[in-house]
Amino acid sequence: MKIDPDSPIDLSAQIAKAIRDAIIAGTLPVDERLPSEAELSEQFDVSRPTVREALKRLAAQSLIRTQRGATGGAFVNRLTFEDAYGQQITTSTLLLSMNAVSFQTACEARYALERACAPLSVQRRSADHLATMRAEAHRQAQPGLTDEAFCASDVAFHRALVDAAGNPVLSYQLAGAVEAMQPLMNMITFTARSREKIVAFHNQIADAVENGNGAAADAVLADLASYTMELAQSVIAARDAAKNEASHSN
Amino acid sequence: MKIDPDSPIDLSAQIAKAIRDAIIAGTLPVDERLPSEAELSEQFDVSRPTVREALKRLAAQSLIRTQRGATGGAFVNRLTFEDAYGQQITTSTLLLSMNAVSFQTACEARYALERACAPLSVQRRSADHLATMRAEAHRQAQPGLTDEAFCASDVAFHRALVDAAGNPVLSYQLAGAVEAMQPLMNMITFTARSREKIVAFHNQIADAVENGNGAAADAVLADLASYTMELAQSVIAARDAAKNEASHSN
DNA sequence: CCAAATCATATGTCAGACGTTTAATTGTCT
DNA sequence: AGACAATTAAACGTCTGACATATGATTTGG
Repeated sequence: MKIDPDSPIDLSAQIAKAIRDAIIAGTLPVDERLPSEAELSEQFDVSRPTVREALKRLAAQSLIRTQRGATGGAFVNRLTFEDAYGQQITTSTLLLSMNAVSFQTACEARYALERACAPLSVQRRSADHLATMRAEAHRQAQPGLTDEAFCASDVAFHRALVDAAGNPVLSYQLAGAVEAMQPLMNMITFTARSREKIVAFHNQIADAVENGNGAAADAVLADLASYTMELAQSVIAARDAAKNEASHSN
Repeated sequence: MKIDPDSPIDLSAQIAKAIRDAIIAGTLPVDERLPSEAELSEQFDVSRPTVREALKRLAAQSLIRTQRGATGGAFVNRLTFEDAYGQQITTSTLLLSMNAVSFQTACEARYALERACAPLSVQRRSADHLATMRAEAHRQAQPGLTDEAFCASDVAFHRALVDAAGNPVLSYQLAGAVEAMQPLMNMITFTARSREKIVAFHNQIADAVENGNGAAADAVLADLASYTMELAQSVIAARDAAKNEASHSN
């Protein structure tokens, strides 16, 4: 692709796009070394700092990695599922926090996706996945657990359920949805009673997974979804009431 | 966050992380203007090019936007669903192409997710969404359509189905899964007969959506998933056979 | 009072330089 | 000859300083 110095778009953005397109098209295979910064600056007829800005853009997307030293340079990076998880979580988190996405909408999406892979999880789960789910459910029943630890364990439980489906693409997709919800979930202060109920749901899910009962797993997830949304609604209502109280007393 | 000049990590990466964390934590609200590059370079005690590399990293993730001129600068960007779509599609596409994800795995994930939002789509679809689905199905029945146009229309059809659920978070999640499949789908050369069958499936889906029959929609999607995977398997088998033929004649 | 010219500010780009990391080469000693 | 040490070269990481350009604000002229 050609670079247009008169374009209103930054040169570094144009160069980044050109290289990115080459990577996506497969012209630049994984682990291929790009020309050195000096060579790139000559090829694109721009200065080295401009080339560097372009490379940093690509590095931010995990499309390339750089190595220093004699045989160093920029290499096309094999995008791992882990890299993709991280980006997805960052993006999803910001998307939810910046766009006033209601708890209801996010929650609905999350449980819809989770229910989508539950049948597969029930069918394919390994002993390891089941053990993780049991362990997290057990941890959640401990009395001394902080809210943060409870939420983290909650994420781990659902993560195990999703991973049990044995489909990395599904795991990747779900990671964002589940993890991005955590800040919103943390807003809900879990009382002892609601924890108890959630743990009961988790145990029921683990039972269904253990017994290979896909329909039961789906039903429990549906119940858990409803319960979570009700819980959120009551918390929100209580908060609004408190706010009204405060504004009245002013 | 403090910047460590002796860290093995690039200064620009450290600075980008510091700013990114501030954005995620909400310390820097949407549309807030960051200090100018000169000011940042003073605050972090680095040179302006280093600051610029950090800002380009953030710009690549759509976390900030920059404006030139007197009142210009870098502003915290409101991450739109559209921005997020784009990133998701790029990431998903690369993930599939770089990690030898089997067609089967990708396909399974895609249809599992799509079936997750079908019940909601059936329940909430607007006349507009249904009309789009009908129009695309009709277009797909045209005889002169190229393979590329057919695939694009296929994506548009399923996109409409997903959007009909009226949940932007779901749409965002699904966009990656559906669009990233297109290059893989294009590998399958659709014969006239398989097109006919796919169009029939699409019409059945549209019927189910129109009639508010969630179970039927789910069943048709399951059938479509099976059919697509069978189709792919036969294409792959044929290709392998041709390859063996070629290697025998060598 | 409005319009045009000017100014100030901030980003975009460039040129050149130096430091640091790293691997390959060279050289020397045993 | 072989092994270890010193040198070299390539490449990225960073800095300084400068100029170009865009754009809102200010001033000036009619």
